Amino acid sequence: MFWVYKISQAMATATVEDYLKRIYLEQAGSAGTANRAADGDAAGGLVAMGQLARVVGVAPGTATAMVKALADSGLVNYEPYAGVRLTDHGEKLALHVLRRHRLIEQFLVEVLDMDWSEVHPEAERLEHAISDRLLERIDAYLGRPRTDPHGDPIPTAGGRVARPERAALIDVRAGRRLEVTRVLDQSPDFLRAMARHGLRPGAKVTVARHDEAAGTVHLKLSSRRSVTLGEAAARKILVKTRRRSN
Amino acid sequence: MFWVYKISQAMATATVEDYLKRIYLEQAGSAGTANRAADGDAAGGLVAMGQLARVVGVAPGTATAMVKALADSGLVNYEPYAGVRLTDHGEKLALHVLRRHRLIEQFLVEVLDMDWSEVHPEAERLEHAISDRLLERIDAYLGRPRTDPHGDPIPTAGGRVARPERAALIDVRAGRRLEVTRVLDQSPDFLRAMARHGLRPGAKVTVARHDEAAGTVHLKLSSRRSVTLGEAAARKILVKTRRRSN
DNA sequence: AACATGATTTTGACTACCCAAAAACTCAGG
DNA sequence: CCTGAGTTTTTGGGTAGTCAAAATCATGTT
Ligand SMILES: [Mn+2]
Ligand SMILES: [Mn+2]
Ligand SMILES: [Mn+2]
Ligand SMILES: [Mn+2]
Repeated sequence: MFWVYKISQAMATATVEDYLKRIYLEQAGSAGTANRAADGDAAGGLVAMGQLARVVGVAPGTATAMVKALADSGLVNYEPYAGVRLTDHGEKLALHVLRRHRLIEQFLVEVLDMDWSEVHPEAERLEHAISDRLLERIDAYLGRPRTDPHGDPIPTAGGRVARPERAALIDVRAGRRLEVTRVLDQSPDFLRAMARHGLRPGAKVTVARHDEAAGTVHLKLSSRRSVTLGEAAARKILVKTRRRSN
Repeated sequence: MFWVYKISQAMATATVEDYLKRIYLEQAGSAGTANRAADGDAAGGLVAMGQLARVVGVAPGTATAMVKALADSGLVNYEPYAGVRLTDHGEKLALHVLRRHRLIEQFLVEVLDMDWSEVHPEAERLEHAISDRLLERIDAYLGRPRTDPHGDPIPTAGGRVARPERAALIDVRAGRRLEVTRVLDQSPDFLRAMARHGLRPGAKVTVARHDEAAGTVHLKLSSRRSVTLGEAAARKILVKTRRRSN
């Protein structure tokens, strides 16, 4: 006989919750950017094992074993040599973890005055330790916020997520009046750098020029400040166009 | 060769933290009540393995294995067939866990409006997930409180604990003007019952009569309410005598 | 001194992860 | 159709806990 990893009933462990959340984010992430139709194979939303192992931070074989166990408990569909996809049940659980993560981040920034660059690792642990009752108290205290400090949408208790599907700063024509809605990179250095330039959700900004030769995007902030971003950074700042007048 | 459970370097796991905290509480608890000198043997502060297994909630053999590992890492002194005692290093760690536990409880009650009967299990998980930075923010937000919702003293960041050493309600002479300082039973039912009677830390109370034949203690609250407690309950409510005047 | 009782320790086995490296598979190019 | 590079899976082994039950130990009687 060979070894079979088994997930017992009821309560998911922190590890299982993290795997599900990661699968969800990779699934959603690949749908968000410009592939999906551009993808060669028929792998609609399938997350490759190598990719999953990388984002979870484990060796490939570890991810394979875990995904088999998740499949046995009906949380994912697993196609060997192809990838994983969440089942409805798995997605529901993933969204619940994501809700906890983002509400915690928002609470830490809004109430406890922590910096948006440092709350992610904290929430990564707290999301597994907090009860539904406490989560509800936090949600109520914050007044049912829709987004976290990075502009990421907070799933509802019922498991719905707003899909803002905004444009990235790099895709926007010059001159448009914009508002930053979301920042896609959680790394502390990047977040601190953006905050230093005033580029947080809510910031009013206009693309002055996109210099494709130099690979830079020049911005004008509402504070009259000028900021120049590289294309990689400009791809990580999502914006919406602002209504004229107000 | 036989199996040796090993605690690796640096960060203690949640399990290790709970064992240390439990050993500390059993050690301190037995010193607090009326034994110590009344104890037959020379086991000054030694916690028996059976007792430890019971309070941690594991089988006796499990506790033995863990305690050996704790001893190997210098967190406890272990005398086979006699018991365990924390080393200075182990006590420091235990007090840090206890500090996290109690600050979290206080925060949940004061800020998030949870009931004092439900915060204990929540803190039992959160105490292992929270960073020192976040703990400091919580402490600051609360204004450096000295006690948690149950009146238990919060150890300082430096590892000092106030040892109030108050009298229990059952030991107090009738007529004295008293203030409830601490409630020693964390069970939700007990806490809810006491709260219903108005018996929380800060409550002003007087012993009207201690009926030893009936095994009851009759109280008068400052709200003029009369409450009758059994001796077991009266042993769990700690009080201090109030200064005359104010 | 010999027992009986209860507490403690040992043994053997299990769950839930994890990694390194070998084996197997896929797929694009030739 | 074959090959080789890159992925993925399998295999073998390790850590951190845990339990049930057998073996051992300490102690207070007779
Ligand atoms: Mn996590
Ligand atoms: Mn976030
Ligand atoms: Mn705990
Ligand atoms: Mn408490």
